[in-house]
Amino acid sequence: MAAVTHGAKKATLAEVAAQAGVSLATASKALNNQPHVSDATRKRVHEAAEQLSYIPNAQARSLISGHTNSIGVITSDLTGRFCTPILLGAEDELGVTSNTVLLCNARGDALLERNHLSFLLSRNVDGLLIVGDETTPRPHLDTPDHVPVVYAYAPSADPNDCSIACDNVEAGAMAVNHLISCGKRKIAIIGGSDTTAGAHNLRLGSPKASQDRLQGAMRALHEANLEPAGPVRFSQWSESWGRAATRLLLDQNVDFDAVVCQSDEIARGCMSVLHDRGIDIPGQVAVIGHDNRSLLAPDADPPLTSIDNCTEEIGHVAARALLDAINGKPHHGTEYVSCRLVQRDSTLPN
Amino acid sequence: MAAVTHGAKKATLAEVAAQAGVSLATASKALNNQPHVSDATRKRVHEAAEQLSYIPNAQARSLISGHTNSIGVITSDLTGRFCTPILLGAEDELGVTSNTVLLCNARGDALLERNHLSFLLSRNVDGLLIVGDETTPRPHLDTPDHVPVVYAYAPSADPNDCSIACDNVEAGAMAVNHLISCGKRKIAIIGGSDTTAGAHNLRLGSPKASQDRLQGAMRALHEANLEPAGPVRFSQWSESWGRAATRLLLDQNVDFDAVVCQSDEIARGCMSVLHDRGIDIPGQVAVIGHDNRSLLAPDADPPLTSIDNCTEEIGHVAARALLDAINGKPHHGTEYVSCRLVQRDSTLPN
DNA sequence: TTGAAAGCGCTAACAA
DNA sequence: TTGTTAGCGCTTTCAA
Repeated sequence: MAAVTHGAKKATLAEVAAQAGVSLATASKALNNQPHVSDATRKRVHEAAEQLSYIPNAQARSLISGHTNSIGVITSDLTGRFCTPILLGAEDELGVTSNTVLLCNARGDALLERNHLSFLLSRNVDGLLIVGDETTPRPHLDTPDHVPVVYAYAPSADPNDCSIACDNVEAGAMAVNHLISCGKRKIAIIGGSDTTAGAHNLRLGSPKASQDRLQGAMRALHEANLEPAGPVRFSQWSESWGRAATRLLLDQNVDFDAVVCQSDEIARGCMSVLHDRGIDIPGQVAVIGHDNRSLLAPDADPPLTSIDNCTEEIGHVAARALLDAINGKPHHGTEYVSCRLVQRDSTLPN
Repeated sequence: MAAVTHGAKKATLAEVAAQAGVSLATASKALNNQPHVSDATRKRVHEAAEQLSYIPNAQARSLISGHTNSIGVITSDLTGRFCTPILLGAEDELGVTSNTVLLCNARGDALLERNHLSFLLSRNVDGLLIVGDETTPRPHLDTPDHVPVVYAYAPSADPNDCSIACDNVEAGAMAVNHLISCGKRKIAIIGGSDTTAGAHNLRLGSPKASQDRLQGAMRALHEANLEPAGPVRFSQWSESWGRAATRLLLDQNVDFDAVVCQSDEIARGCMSVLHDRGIDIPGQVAVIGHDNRSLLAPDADPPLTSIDNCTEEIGHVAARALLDAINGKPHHGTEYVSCRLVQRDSTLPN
């Protein structure tokens, strides 16, 4: 509250004690609001601390307590696309218990990852959050038993680990069900990446996500006794693929009144081609995307309905799971966080 | 290298020393590769450490050394748009000296910012990186003299502080000069936000950026004895504003053969309207954007030329400046990092 | 209610 | 070359 003028160097507890005319032990108790200190003394110590802009030394404290009130985050997400919201959610959750976050970027390099790990362990983090950038399970990370680990977004391949992931199968089903509820029956699907090799880079994204979303979409279609309109094609997550795939549908005279695009990029490409051909959205063809990317969906023309994977919520849940584990109640297995439909004008009911 | 099986709990140096049959001091020297230790002993100690999966305790070390090899980052960037690349660049730079990054999100709240500050100070960070989310100068942060601070992206209002920012004036000039070099002479400008009140939120962005980019653009135009085609209007950084502004230009019969859009969002909106009206890009009208956002520029139709503000480079430079300050060579004042033209098909020369 | 002393894990003088 | 000792800043018995 008070406008603290920061002095030249840090004051120690010993200096505060001296200034207040008490012993080290008493000063410690007074500042930590422990009992068995007279009100007068407590007041004097607090004043002395204020005067000297005393800041307790966290290193010394955790040397004694054995914990650091901090967690380590290792991410392989260069773009920050998943990492940022997850971190935001995690910080939200951890903030309550005064936790800090130590960030390390492994850039997808396993060796670098191990280096970062040692680094964080030497700093005695109370827990570890491993944030991946795709939904394909990643290898288990070998860590000491006494530090809990939670995997976020990219789950661990080891079912005994605790992982928090998004539910792309549900997302796929949700997209289709929404279109059906809008009165559409002839639903085309434009897939994302389908590279089965490991050669998927950032722009291509994860084939697992496209398969999961497809699976959910097919399930929902079948439950409604429907089949997708036209063939489902995969290539990339990009706008240009969205344009190309839409042209294919149109030029091959596929009869469709809605399109599920497996990403917002694809959806934008799709919309621009429909626009070119004078097809009304959503009247003639409704379009729905995935990921609800703020740069692409809300301000499209018309605004694009999209399925939000709730990455921030993943951060919340993961942080809560980590806190639980730190407090002796570890979770096991993969927990899926539900996605959310964000309806906009590209899928208005007929 | 070796496949370490992490044991139940952490081994201490004392245990390593015992296992190797040497004293604490010798074990310390051996592991820290200090001289005055026989090769045989050194070997034995290293083996013992390996066996026990010994991980040195950073707290204990920094209690002695006085520094932590870690820097604190306070950001107000919720989206991670600037924060992520800056962090990436900074980590690149710091990695060499084995630095960690402690991340705190202040969400633009001054009180929260002070809390985070105390937190980081109690952790004895060696330096502080303050990452803002707009180019408008931010208030100086009152910190102890002994911990160096560098402001990134949003510079400090105090000229004595060290700030690393992007050069939006240069960016504006660069856009115009590029269009001129493409043979365009009738250049329209669509501005971003111009809210003079403090009411600019995330989507609106900073009016300072739009003014700076305008200033640079006007300078470049004047140097070529040109005036902007039509009026320069400001409203938002959004696609819909790009569409609206372009329609205005067209409907008011402004004669233009190029458009500088102060953001890629605006540029995309502009392009879609030009497209609708059957105007060829770049043949009839060239379009250039700002920010080079990977989601918007490279895969547009045609791919959008844009000015990249090089945020990752800002992170590099900021980290270097911080390292310098930590090593006793503080920088002062605001250093501007140059932006970069990324040419794509939306501005091919005639 | 207060204070003296031990010790968290480690490094760095200094002594042997 | 090796070991002993003091102490980094703090908390925590335990005794006064």
